[in-house]
Amino acid sequence: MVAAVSLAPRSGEDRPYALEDQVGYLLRRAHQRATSIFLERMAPLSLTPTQFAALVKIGDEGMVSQNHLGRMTAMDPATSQGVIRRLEAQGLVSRAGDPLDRRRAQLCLTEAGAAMVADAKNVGRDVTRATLAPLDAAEQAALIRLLKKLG
Amino acid sequence: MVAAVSLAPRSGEDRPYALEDQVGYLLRRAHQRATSIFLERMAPLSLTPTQFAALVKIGDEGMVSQNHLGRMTAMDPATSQGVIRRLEAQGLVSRAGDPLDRRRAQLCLTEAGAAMVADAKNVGRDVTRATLAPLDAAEQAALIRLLKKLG
DNA sequence: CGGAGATCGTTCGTATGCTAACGATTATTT
DNA sequence: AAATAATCGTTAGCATACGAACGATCTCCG
Repeated sequence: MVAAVSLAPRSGEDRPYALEDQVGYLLRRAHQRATSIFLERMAPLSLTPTQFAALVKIGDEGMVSQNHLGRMTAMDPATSQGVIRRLEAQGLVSRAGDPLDRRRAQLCLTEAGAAMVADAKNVGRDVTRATLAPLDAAEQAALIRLLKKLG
Repeated sequence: MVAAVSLAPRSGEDRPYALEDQVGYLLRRAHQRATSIFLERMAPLSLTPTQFAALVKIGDEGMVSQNHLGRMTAMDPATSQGVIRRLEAQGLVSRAGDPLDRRRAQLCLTEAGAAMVADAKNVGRDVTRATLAPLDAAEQAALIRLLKKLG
């Protein structure tokens, strides 16, 4: 009955744990790399990934409330607040109170903001290309699919 | 000669740009989700992903300098400093000056730190399982492989 | 109508994550 | 040996990211 010991996992056990093989760790590193590439290529426009995401979505919607924008770009209200405040300070986004709901702030692009997004999207395509460069076409498609399925 | 217009991409063009399909955006969301699951399950131990990574690596090495640890866990020196300082404040890590190189700080686990890591690794396995839950076994393996290949 | 509950945006506190600069020390090169 | 380089850890500043709490407003339900 010696074999049973190594077959049944025990609770306080210390099996080998490889940090480098854990999804969380790999996602953290992949995200760091993607962010680094983004900031490098977007440097001429001085846009961060979240600022870019917000600009694109505001451009798509034309007119959005702050929290709604946050939901569409995966930012909680506290984070949205800071991002929008900085975009506003740069004159890329303007806000107006919603007369129908005095809690809401309606956001839209300024002219400078609209011009910026057009350029930024082209840089964005380049960023995606550079980020995915280590993978071949099939692998790129597979990664995108798996990340989407991950939720 | 009408077709040429839609075949050759122009420079200032505004082709449709789907934020939700970009790797960077998907990686940001996947990382957010992984972090959320980690913090939720690791709550009893009050460990963040980076603190956990540092503890695991210090445990593996026995004795490491701060910058070297940072390189092994994908943290720059400024980030390492904060992480280690907090682990030290919690009594999980101790530091001693290296007599052979007076710039270096030698880090190692305290008894409490070693006990914590053993427990945390088991929670870590659970976190990985929960994070990968939306994918079947083949997809899980594929994702890990692609993330590693991404660099 | 009127109160309970939800939603909006804000603020505070904490934790990554990075750049840039810094003094201190060690390594290299001349 | 002396000057130069590189490395170590620290600090300050900025930008996500989240929980928690808050006043203001709106919605819904009795």
